[in-house]
Amino acid sequence: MNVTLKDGSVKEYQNPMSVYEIAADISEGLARAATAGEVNGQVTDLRTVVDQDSEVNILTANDKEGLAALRHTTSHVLAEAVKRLYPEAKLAIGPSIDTGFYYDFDCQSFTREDLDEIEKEMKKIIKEGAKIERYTLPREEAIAFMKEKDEPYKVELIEDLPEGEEISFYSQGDFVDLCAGPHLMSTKGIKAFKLISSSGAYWRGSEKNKMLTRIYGTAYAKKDELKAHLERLEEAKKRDHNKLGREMELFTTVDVVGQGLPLIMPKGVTMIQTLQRWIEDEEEKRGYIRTKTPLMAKKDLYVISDHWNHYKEGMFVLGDEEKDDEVFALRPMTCPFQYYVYKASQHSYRELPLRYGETSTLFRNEDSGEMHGLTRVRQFTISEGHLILRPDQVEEEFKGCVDLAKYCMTTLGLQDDVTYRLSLWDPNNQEKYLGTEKMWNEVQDTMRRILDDIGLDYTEEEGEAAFYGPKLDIQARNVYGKEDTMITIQLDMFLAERFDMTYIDRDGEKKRPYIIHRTSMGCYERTLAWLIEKYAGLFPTWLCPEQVRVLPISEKYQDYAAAVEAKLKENGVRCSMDNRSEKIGYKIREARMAKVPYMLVVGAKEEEEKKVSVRSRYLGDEGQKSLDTFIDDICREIRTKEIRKIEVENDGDKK
RNA sequence: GCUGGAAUAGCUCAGUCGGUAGAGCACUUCACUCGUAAUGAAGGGGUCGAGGGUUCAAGUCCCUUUUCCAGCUCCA
Repeated sequence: MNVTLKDGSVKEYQNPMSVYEIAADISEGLARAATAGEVNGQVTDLRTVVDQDSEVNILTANDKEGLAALRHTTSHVLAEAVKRLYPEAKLAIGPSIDTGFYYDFDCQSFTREDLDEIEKEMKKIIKEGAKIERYTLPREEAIAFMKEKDEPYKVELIEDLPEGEEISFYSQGDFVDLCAGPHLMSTKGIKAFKLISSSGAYWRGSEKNKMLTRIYGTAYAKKDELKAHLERLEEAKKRDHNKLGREMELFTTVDVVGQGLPLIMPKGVTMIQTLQRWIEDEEEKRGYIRTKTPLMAKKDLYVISDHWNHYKEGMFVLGDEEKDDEVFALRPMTCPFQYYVYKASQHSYRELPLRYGETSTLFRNEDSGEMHGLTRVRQFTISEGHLILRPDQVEEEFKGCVDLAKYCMTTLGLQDDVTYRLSLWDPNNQEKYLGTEKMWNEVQDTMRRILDDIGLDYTEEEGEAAFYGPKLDIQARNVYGKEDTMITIQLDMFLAERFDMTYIDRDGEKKRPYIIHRTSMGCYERTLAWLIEKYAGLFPTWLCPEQVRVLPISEKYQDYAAAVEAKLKENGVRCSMDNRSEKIGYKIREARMAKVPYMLVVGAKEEEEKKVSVRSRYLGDEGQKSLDTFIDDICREIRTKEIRKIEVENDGDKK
């Protein structure tokens, strides 16, 4: 048989060969590094036997799937170590994930010290270097085997596999685990791993099931790769908006105010207000008109919108349905309010599209434990809007919404950090949604067509739609890799009917409009969090709460410094003056730690020549400039929302 | 909501066996009037998250609770 390798070369073998044997035939080094194989495009185990003409690729930890195999094997070593130290622990599942691997156990919880002990045991197992062997059992024997080993979770897993399937197992020494593979040839192949943390996780991801103990870890081919990964984690923590945002006095929380209710502090407000003014102006340019509607309404409104049925748990309800005549709820969305603005007058087809915008504060009663910094809160303010359309306008207006969202992200420098997700309904769970299967298929196809037409690169996900329609979600990841929706654009085909919204068409008949729910930039809290992490607090100048700090060399030059400050403020620049009787080095240090982009040092020379010495976080010392030139430059930078490249080291903690 | 961890000065943290609370930074005052990342000195600041309990005595031990953190689940 002929084996075609990845580089195109062809090897001829007389007898069937395992992937590992082929690797060994190519070179001893490759066999040592091999973690998995790829036969005719399928990822396989190293033990998989090739017995006919095939394309074979040997995977190592440098390949995504190869690294996954290495990590998966590490998770088995973890399981063996836990079984050795805690024989009563029951095994659940232990896959590899993007950042490493985990394994779930039914047992006590672990402290960091326990993890360190487990790590030691794992090192012992790796040193023992047991050969990993694969074998299969028929389903019934597999179940009997796991019952005998008293592993109820494994039994459940096998019982869920289809009848008649061969069940594969991997053993290393005395340890055996149910597993589809692939795995390394020996535990010796694990060179660099670390247990990261331990936490709870529900069996099979359902809160109805028992909570198990999960251990997270990671593994790499080389020690320095592991080290680099751990350092990246540390670096990411420094950018964490929940830490940095508090340090920078952008927001805070107070226990007596409550969970998910951050207090935005003056610097944070400056940033949010800057964003808000920009967005509102931009929307106006794009033909939006603005509403301002109540933050709460009677229950009756939510009954019409069907939120009372579908979303009551997520709302703050004021009053008791049993006792009170009137029950109110804080609004979790703006839709019905803007619909009634529309309904307040009769509309001709000529008026459409109508684009309603509102800077809207919403309240959502998230479960305790869900709240996180500024990204998951119970009250937030969103650049909300609804477009009321004739059917023939849907496509163009939807594209307009995508264009606005893209413009917002590009201006903020975030356009390359997002992914697009088409969120579809779950056809197996239809009672969660309004409308019929036919309607859903229709509107989902419309969205697909529009997205394909724009040439947007997107993924599809079932079960992520709103109850009233599919969504285009623009997703971003935080510093820990966790994904959140930043922007959403939704096509709604049901609520217009529920609210009996109409327009008078050309033929004089009342017609049903289409509605797009959308946000241009998402909610301000989440965007602020995203900006903090993206820029590690070093925001583009136009967004900085403090854009310039004037630093007089000594109190003698206070008057000139004050004049400089006043002139900057006159020109709309956010600035302050540090006139404390401290050395210039001290003031510079503080200004840099406060992440102020421009420092203007003024002393005798500057006062005499009406100049300023510019020190920026972009270039460091930029030399002397006339005050007018500096003002021209910075005003241009602010006006154009320039994202200036930082070319000097900016380490706020430099000792 | 679930599992686990944490909470001490504005911030970062120390506080041993249960014996009446400590540092650095920050803040205030004074001196210095300074040229690009920390001048010196003095001072003020704490119901040890909250509530209960054990004890002669609780920051420390126990219970309840709130908030924060990690993860799970959820996210219209």
